[in-house]
Amino acid sequence: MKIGELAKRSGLSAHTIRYYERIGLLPHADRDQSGQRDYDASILIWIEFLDRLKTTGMPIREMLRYAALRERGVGTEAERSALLEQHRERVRAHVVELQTCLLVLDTKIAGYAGKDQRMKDYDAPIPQRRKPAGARQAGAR
Amino acid sequence: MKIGELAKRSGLSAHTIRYYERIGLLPHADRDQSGQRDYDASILIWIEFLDRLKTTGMPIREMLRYAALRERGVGTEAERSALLEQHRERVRAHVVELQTCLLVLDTKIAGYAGKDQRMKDYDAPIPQRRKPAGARQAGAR
DNA sequence: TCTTGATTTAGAGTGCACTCTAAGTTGTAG
DNA sequence: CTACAACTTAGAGTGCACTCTAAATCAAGA
Repeated sequence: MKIGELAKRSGLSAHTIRYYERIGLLPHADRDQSGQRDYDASILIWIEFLDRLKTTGMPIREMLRYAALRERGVGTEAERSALLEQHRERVRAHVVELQTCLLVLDTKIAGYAGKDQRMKDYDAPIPQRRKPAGARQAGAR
Repeated sequence: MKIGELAKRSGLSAHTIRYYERIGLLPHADRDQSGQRDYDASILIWIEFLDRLKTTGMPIREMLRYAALRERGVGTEAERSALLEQHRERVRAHVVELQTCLLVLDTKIAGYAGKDQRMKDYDAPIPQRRKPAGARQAGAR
């Protein structure tokens, strides 16, 4: 498989694939007689895993740590496992945080939904300066 | 409250607060006689909300859209609500994605845990080329 | 009053993760 | 054989969200 094909299949751009190889996230690809990269389909599994790490917010330098351990192979399992476990905890914590934020969003949106004219500006309810009816300029600030 | 105090209370740096004001995420702060920013505690609520948006991955340009609607005040509720609802869906989808990734991580970590010497390199199990016992170089690739 | 720390501005610099460009080589359909 | 698309490299450029610098002014305690 050449780089264009791998790009299509992996969802990464060819540029990004070369970049990942350059920095060490992807192993140096074998080249054919003319110097073009020739990939084995098995690389897709690794790319997919990298994608999971990326999706969950792992910075590239940490993926590099993992990738380096993986390249070293046998004897690095404990360290790789520890790295993933640490990451898992961070992701779990982040999910919890997101769920809290979702509740806040729900509340906020519900506030807008209860808008049968009762509320003017839910974000910044101004201290009602008692004045007849000509309340223009809700003074959001 | 001066900017340093607000920085402490909000968790943003004074630099960031000024930056947010410059780009319009925070309203132009009132100044005291000597030109220094003087904040009302109510700004903390807005900053906290911005923080939620940031945590949930909203890009600044979209926060700016929301902030601008908020400044316009009355009459922009529907648009603000729509914006938040759209964002909420994205966040929900992202949480689902993260949970899928967590399952993958769990599996991966479980693989490392079942390491009573049975497995050498779980990442890249090499096609076992039958050879007596001297299996060095797990050839992760 | 002196000094130290906080604040002001405009604008430059940083780190991350790509993303693209240029100039050249290779592969393939017509 | 001729196009033309896909590939190669080194290196420059981009977008985002800050983060810091310089030089000046301001505030508050010894």
